[in-house]
Amino acid sequence: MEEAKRKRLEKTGWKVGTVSEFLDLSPEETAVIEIKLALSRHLKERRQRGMTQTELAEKLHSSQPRIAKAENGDASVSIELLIRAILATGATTQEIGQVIAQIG
Amino acid sequence: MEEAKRKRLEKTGWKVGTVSEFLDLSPEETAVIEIKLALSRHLKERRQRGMTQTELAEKLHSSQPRIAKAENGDASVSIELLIRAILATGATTQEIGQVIAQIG
DNA sequence: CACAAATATATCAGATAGGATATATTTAAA
DNA sequence: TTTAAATATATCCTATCTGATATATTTGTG
Repeated sequence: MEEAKRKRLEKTGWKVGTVSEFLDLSPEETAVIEIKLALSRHLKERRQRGMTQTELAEKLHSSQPRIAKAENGDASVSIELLIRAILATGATTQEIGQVIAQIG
Repeated sequence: MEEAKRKRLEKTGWKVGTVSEFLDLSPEETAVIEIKLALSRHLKERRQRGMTQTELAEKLHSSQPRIAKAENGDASVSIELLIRAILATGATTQEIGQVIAQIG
């Protein structure tokens, strides 16, 4: 794993610690992180095409800081919030499924 | 919506109340519920082919009652736990994406 | 540069999801 | 039908996720 990727994960709160600790993550744990990051990226892409973080937050009855965290792959954001946010940008369930299916 | 489906949702803790209240759910809220139920069904199918709820709970470092709730679409179970459980049965990320993409 | 809009970071209290445990119910096999 | 295994339900207490708020930083435009 590249140093840059590790730093990115650490910064967003993922408990990866060192590279060797990271390698100890089970495939399942890794997959969950990958799903979150893929949804996070997709959210940012979609949202940027049509609205500000504040506007999306209002649609979602959430807050701008939480959208920022969602888009930056912060570990405190649940998969459910990511999905609700993506849906609020107008995406379909099918599209979300594809985002997850295309990982790896 | 069929009566049977509403009763099923109510029993599992979804705040659907009456049919008209249910119809007030936004498409996004409905989509999230559909995703959870689809994952829930998929988990049960996969798990039943290879292990008991107790065995899966141990793999996941969870508990048998929580697996039961996950398989029965209980509202207290997060999408993340459903996904971790499905992965623990040996499913791939691709398969999970397909389950979601095939909804509706 | 200056200013405004957008985004990011920090903190917090309340809400929700978590595992653990005890126990009830269902299922299946003898 | 008896018995054991599997699954479901109920409670409890803790950990995690949440929106809200305040504020810092970045981005873009004049």
